Amino acid sequence: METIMGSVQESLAIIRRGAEEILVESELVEKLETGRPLRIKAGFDPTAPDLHLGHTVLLNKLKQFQDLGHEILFLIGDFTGMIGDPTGKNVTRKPLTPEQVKENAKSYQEQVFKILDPAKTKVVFNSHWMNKMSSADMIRLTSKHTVARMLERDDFDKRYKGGQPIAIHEFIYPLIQGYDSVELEADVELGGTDQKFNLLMGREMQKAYGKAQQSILTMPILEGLDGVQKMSKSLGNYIGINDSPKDIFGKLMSISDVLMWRYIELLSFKSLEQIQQWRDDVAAGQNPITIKKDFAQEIVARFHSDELGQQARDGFDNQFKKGQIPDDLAEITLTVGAQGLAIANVLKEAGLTSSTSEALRMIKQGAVKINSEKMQDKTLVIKAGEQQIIQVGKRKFAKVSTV
RNA sequence: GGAGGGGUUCCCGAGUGGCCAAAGGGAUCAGACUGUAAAUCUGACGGUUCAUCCUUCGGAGGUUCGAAUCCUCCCCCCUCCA
Repeated sequence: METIMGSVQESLAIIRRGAEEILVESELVEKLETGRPLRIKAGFDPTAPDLHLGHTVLLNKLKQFQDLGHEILFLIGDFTGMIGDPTGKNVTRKPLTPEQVKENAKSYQEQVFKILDPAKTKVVFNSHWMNKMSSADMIRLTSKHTVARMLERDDFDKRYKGGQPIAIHEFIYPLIQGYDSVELEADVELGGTDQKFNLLMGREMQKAYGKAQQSILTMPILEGLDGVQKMSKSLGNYIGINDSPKDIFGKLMSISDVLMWRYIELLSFKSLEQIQQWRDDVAAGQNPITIKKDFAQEIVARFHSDELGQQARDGFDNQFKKGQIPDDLAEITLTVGAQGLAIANVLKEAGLTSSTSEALRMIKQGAVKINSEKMQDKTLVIKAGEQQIIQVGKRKFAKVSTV
């Protein structure tokens, strides 16, 4: 059994960093003071197989609890995943098939141990107890809560008032999530701020079932690359922890200066003093891009290696500062036959544009370069036996050989 | 069950028989400017054999020389009443 490190106050300082809210903090202190390893629950809806930086905000907090000697209960909501939680959405989410859930859950496990220590993490599935629950027990569960209270939840409230549909089964989701805490006898549950209602449900359910109530800790929701909506795979505004070093670095460089501070606040492991120093530097007139690069390098290094972090940074400078062609470009061979192939079709076949229409637009707009030379002749035909580097826009490159 | 409103291109949203691949806004993409930032300006924004032809306005039929627009049936959503 791991021993609890440091004093309660030291623990609390670590726990508080970046946290949005702790309910009820005095209760958490009492639990910490017992000196026993606490049971820390965090639930994951297995909808997206790729973990992204948004998930890591919470995972990092779990890791901190873990390092403090507590036990992590990594709950994969495989049962609830088939129901579909509407949190944060204004429409009903489609239920996943059992196959999808299984596949996604497996992927979660593979990736989550990039951050968490597998030896100190207990992975649990709520289907274990939910599949055994009888219909009568389920109805008993639903009796613990009222429709009026359920409609207090922000997104239900909005949808109800906004005339949008709420399926009845959506009410079941928070109930089950709350019941999971009963089964797990969780001391603390972590979640995003958008989960607050569901987290509180855990407290209520534990009380209703005569168990000790969990404390809850909410972490802010990380905005996606657009800086507006939450980071999610389905919105395509995410940075995956399995993304290539180049992608992670590039995506982080493309975020706005305002968003950069948000990312640093929630993702950087740098000391609070260091982060304040950065803020002071920018206030004093320093170009934020330097800090952005430092930060991007830190993140790449975290999910790949220090070396790859440095490489990503150098590659970025070469490509965008010095205007060089990146050295890792895709090599594509196209069969064009004796007739050759019109440039628009070449661009499409090489995957540089999604259609020939788009290719023609890009050519017209001067976005296409062949061997670094701007090319605006849409009638150009690429013949067999040629090899050239074709570029569309600033970021898409391919070395295309024709046969 | 009854009454009413509604389903349009990624999103919002105009469009009530031809001038509609369909206004406007957002998002997005590209060009200029820059720091792959923001702001701004310009342009593009269904597919294609690209001055052509094809497919699209919840679905299926029908009327018409011609339909997103009219008719019939069906599906879905919302509101109010019960």
